[in-house]
Amino acid sequence: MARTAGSHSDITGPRVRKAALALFARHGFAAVSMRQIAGEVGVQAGALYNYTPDKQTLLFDLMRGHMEDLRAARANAPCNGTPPERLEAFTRFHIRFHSERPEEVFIAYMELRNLTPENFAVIETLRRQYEDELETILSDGVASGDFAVSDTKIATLAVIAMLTGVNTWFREGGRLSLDEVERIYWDMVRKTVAA
Amino acid sequence: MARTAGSHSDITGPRVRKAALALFARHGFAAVSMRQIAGEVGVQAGALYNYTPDKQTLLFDLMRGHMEDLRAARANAPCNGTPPERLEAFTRFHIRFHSERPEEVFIAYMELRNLTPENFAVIETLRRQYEDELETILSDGVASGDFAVSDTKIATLAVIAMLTGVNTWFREGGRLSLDEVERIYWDMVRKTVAA
DNA sequence: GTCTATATGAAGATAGAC
DNA sequence: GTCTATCTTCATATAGAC
Repeated sequence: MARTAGSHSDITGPRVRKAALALFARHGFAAVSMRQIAGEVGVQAGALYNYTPDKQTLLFDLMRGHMEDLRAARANAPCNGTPPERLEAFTRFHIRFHSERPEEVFIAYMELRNLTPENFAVIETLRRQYEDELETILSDGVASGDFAVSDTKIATLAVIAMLTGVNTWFREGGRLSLDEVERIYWDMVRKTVAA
Repeated sequence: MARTAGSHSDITGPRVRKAALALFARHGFAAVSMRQIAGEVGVQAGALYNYTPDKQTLLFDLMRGHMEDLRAARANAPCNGTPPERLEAFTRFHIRFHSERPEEVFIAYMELRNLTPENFAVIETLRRQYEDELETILSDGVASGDFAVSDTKIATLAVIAMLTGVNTWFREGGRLSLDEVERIYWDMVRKTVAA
């Protein structure tokens, strides 16, 4: 049955964020209007401002939430094995986490330039922290003699670029299962940094 | 000395495209107005329509020009050696060509969703043709026993993602020269597909 | 919390003078 | 070819009624 006015705040907020996520991912932040988001949610544009102070904050909250989810997920899956074991865990984690959130990942990469400088700095710090986790693995592996890379920073960026590229083509229910994709990429990553 | 009205069509056209290229790369197609482009060129907004029928065509022409430059450059640098030789040539070509055109590359990746469906289809075809060149090299190398990859299509996308990632950090005059970058990436690509 | 209505500004594109 | 001026539409954001 219909609810009275004033009783929807707990569900409208998440719906606003979900609609914004989908629309930003499909059309781009700058190309999406608050009216479009409102239309998707089923309210008038003015009502959105009960849930976000402005459009910029809506974008920033989506991106920050994604980056914090990433860090939280990594923290919940620690791996203390050898460098090759840690690299395999990182590779599989990256592919799985990112393939499960294509819209968030797309926005996190494409909309950086639409953040204010202050908001950009926050996201950039979180992104850098994640990269540093991989670079540490590679450095440790070079020190232990398991890996051979001429430049750990570049190898870090190269591996992340390769892995994130999965999102440009992977679709659930397609030719390959996620398990197969993980195995194929782990095979390539392993060889890329092999001693 | 000042030229009379009517004598600038040969230089204003390229300047419009150059200004649009820089602004689209920096702020994104949807976030840039025709007035901004006109301001950069030093004319009024209405004058732009002597050089493009509309904003969409301006974007499309920039992207198509870039993709056709890519194909032309590849056609001018044929390599008929062994698969490893051809892969090294492709790797070095890709890094060099893309690093020389950071704005065009950025737009070609970021603004695909702002193309009309018809224009998108044209760009996508050109992009696919370039990818197919790499896939052919990898397939030939697998057939000859030089390479070992479990899936040539995925290996193609993985290598291109890795190589295009160079543009996210490489800056001329930085820590590494382009020659060093080419060498480091060729080393990683070589190992990625090694038998 | 959501609505209608609106303030204020800027967008893409065109018309006609020069 | 470029200008000024404008048409028409749409944008973000706010105010106040319910």
